[in-house]
Amino acid sequence: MKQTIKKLLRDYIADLVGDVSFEILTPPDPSLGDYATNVAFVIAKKEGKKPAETATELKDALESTLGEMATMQVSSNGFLNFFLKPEFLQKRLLEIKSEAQYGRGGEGAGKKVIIEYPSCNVAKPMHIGHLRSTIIGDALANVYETLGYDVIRWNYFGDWGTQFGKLIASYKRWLDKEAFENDPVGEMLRLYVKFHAEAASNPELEKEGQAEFKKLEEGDNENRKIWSELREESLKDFDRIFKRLGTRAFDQTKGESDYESELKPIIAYLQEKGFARESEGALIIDLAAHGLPPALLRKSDGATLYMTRDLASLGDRIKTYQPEKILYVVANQQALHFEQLFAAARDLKLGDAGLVHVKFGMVLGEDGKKLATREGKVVAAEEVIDKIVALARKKVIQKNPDLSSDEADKIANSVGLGGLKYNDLKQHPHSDIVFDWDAMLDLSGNSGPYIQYTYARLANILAKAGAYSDGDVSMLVEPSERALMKKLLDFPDAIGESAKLYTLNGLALYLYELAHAANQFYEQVRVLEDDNNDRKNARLTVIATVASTLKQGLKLLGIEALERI
RNA sequence: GCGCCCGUAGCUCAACGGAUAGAGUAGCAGACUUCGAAUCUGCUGGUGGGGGUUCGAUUCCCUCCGGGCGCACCA
Repeated sequence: MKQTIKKLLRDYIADLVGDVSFEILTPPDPSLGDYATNVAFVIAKKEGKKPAETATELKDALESTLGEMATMQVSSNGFLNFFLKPEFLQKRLLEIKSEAQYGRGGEGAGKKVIIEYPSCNVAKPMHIGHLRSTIIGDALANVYETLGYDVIRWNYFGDWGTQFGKLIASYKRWLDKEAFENDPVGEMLRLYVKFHAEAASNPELEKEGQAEFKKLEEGDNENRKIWSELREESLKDFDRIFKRLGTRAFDQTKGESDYESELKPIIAYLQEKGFARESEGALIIDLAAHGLPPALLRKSDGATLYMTRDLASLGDRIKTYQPEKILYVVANQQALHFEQLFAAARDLKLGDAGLVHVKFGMVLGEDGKKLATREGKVVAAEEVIDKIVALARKKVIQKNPDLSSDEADKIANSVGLGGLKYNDLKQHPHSDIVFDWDAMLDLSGNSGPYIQYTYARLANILAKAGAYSDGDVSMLVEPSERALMKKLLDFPDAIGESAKLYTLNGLALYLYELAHAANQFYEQVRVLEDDNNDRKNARLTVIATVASTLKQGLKLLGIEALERI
């Protein structure tokens, strides 16, 4: 809604005064129950007039374009307020209702977006950082999809590099077969930790690891077999966790090793074309022109690196899909790597896909320090899921003692994951977050379960109401219902902003505010026992619209909306 | 030393350069014989310091202070 008015204003003003820089403001009017938009502009300054004066001129000029949509008023400090007309409100509300139910589309039609997340590493458990990446990536993919983009959810995992030599070395030395069969991922972690503990006092181990990786690269049968066994077990485990999280399936799954065979030709090509050169025994792409340190393609011992494989993968993605954008949902920590990758891609003219590092802050321990794998301090993704679902189950049973065990499980899962995902998505991703069980497990207030609960309440009214026909919402005059309708109109904007900024916190906040407005309405207005049938139908229409908007919005965040929680 | 991210209420976080800086939580005080109290209502409380640009700065620029991350053979 805001966007519609903004666009009309932009076009109109550009037409009126030419290409002038101006600002349009859009906070809602707090004092009135109708939708309002405010305008202030540089025109006033440019022409040496007072804002109130130019705002009045603008108001008169806009009458013919916007008059049927809204009435306008100029406030004393020069802000132009729009009050939607009831007929327009009715029309727009029904549009939102159908959009919420059937999804949107259009702006992304025919465009492809590749979204990479969560970049797990084989042989290491999925940790809380991967959880953030998965939750953000999945939601972002949903948002782009709803805007009509052809989204490719890309699972790209680390399954190559020296660390696999180290792992193979410890596998050969210390593997506990029985433990591996029972809990392969746990045993891999034990081997990983043990290797680093032992290597601290025994430098020979490092060399052994490097040698084992070299054998792996050269195709040694035994190492190849161990490697693929570890890889397979890890991938199975990742899939199991993705299923538990209820995120959508990936469209493409590739490991770094998939690009191994392409690396030599690529390196040869880059050297031949003069993009890469030798330096201190290593092969680099010089990025000094971009003000960046060089990107390393090959170590002095001949082994390739993360950068080499990412470059190969990027080439593959662009060649295969010709995407409009490629989003990498990866932690802040790797900002420099992506700056280098993107700079190199520009130099190599790999294509004009918009490359975006969708970065998010680290998850810090309660001491404010990084959670590090080597010290075993990492919080496993699954531990978080277990804990929050268990907590949700306690709460569910407490609220609904008559539920069957299966129903309680189902609801606990939905509410627990809802709490977990929402808690992450409601925050602006850039800042580091301190890992805090209490905050993560809080299921009331501005939380996922709050919105789920609101949905269930509204669904309950609709179920009790039975069949009804869409009413005329322009007859509704209670402040709480006006506010609720006004809020509904912002749903498309919230989705659009989310895609534009690559953040979900605006959408999450919007849903909370919509749910809050719905709860206020719920507490103040009785719907079902109304003698006035027209009014009852109108209210049911609003409720149905809010319910489907909440459901659709939660779905975008990867959260399930149940009729009963 | 250089680069990136961050600093807002006791705590966790919001605010395309806009109106009186908003929420949650914690604390206090209220509302269930009525569509689900996982709810609603009220009170208390804030932009790290200093400059600059602007009609207007939490937002942009400079500087200082504080925290995190990264900076050539890890990913």
